[in-house]
Amino acid sequence: MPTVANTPSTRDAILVRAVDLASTEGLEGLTIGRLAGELGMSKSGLFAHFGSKQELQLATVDAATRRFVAEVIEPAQDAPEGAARLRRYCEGYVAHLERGSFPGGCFWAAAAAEFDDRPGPVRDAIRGGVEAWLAELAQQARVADLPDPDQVAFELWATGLAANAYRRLLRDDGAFERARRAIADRLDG
Amino acid sequence: MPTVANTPSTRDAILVRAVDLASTEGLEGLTIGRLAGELGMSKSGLFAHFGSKQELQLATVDAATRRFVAEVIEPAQDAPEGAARLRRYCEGYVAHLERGSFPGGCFWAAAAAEFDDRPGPVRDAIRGGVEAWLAELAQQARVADLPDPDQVAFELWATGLAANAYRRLLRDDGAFERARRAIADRLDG
DNA sequence: GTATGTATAGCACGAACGTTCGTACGGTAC
DNA sequence: GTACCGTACGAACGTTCGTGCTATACATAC
Repeated sequence: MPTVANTPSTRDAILVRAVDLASTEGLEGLTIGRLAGELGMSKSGLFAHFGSKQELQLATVDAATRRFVAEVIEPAQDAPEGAARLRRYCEGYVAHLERGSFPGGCFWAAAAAEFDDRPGPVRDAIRGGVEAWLAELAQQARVADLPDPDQVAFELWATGLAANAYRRLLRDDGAFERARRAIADRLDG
Repeated sequence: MPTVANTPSTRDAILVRAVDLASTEGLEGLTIGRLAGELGMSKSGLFAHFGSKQELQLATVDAATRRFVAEVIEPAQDAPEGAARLRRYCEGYVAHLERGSFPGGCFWAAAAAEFDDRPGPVRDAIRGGVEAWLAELAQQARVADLPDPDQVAFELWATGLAANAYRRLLRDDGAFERARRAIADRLDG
């Protein structure tokens, strides 16, 4: 066996659909039967790829992480560390909301609200992803010599949560402009 | 018929428990069987009070509104309109998170994330509650002569969402102090 | 050509879901 | 006294859930 690459095909296709579904319906509303139906396969066939619902949820969180990294984190890596990269992170985050990279808006906001009171591996995975994002924001704020980098990360994430909520619940597209202004005020003012 | 008061008893007791449950498990995770079990009554007996799950959810949102008004809105009414009342709203909101008025944290943050992509009367009710809160924040900002009152409301709500998420998902009690600082920066700075 | 292994499907299960039904008790109206 | 209404119960409905077990299709290896 070459062992070079992992399975290229079905499992990845399942996870693409699973992330989309979970971002709108939630990780619990993501049911195996529905996922299988939308992909034109049987429940048991899909189930065999993961072995349990929890494993499917964990794989979905993992796939969402990879998508978020590809859409928000990586494009900012060519900016120099510090203020410039922090700005790129913020703009990349708002832009990924605006273009609908996840059909249900911010995957992390939805997953966090759903699992914040349900202890277990899924919650731990979500928490890990959010903490990594916050740590990265704080790290760039630190390099940029901003006072209290953790407070900066808190307020930037707050802005993201509100932008997502305005867009999803209130259907207010002005949310993105409001978010950009709040970010600019925080980083420039 | 006296028509003075409405039913005093069972229905209200159901809704107290329903709001608590929904704030942790979500409005969908709030199941009739579980609610009945926790209250020591039968599913059908409880069901008869509402007629459908959706009516139970709507009544729960309504009860949560009343609790929020009693815990956050009303205590601020003796402050003069404008900057003073706005500050009281913010402090009241953070304090109600801190003291755990809803066992699952901010009811609206949880409900908004859960229903923001599910059209229907429940979503409309949640949206109405959030919009009323935002409108009240903006109104006090307007009386206080703050520039762009809607932007102020956006940023204050953002702070509340982040405080709730830090506390619930990250289990970080420092969230409240961070929120107070963000609010002070926004209203004083 | 046969064996092995992986991916998928078929089928059935126990549990939980929202909902409906028939019934029974306690008041209030007439 | 009799009819009615609100409230509550237990049982069952059909559906969907996650999860097993077994079988089939189809590669690749020997």
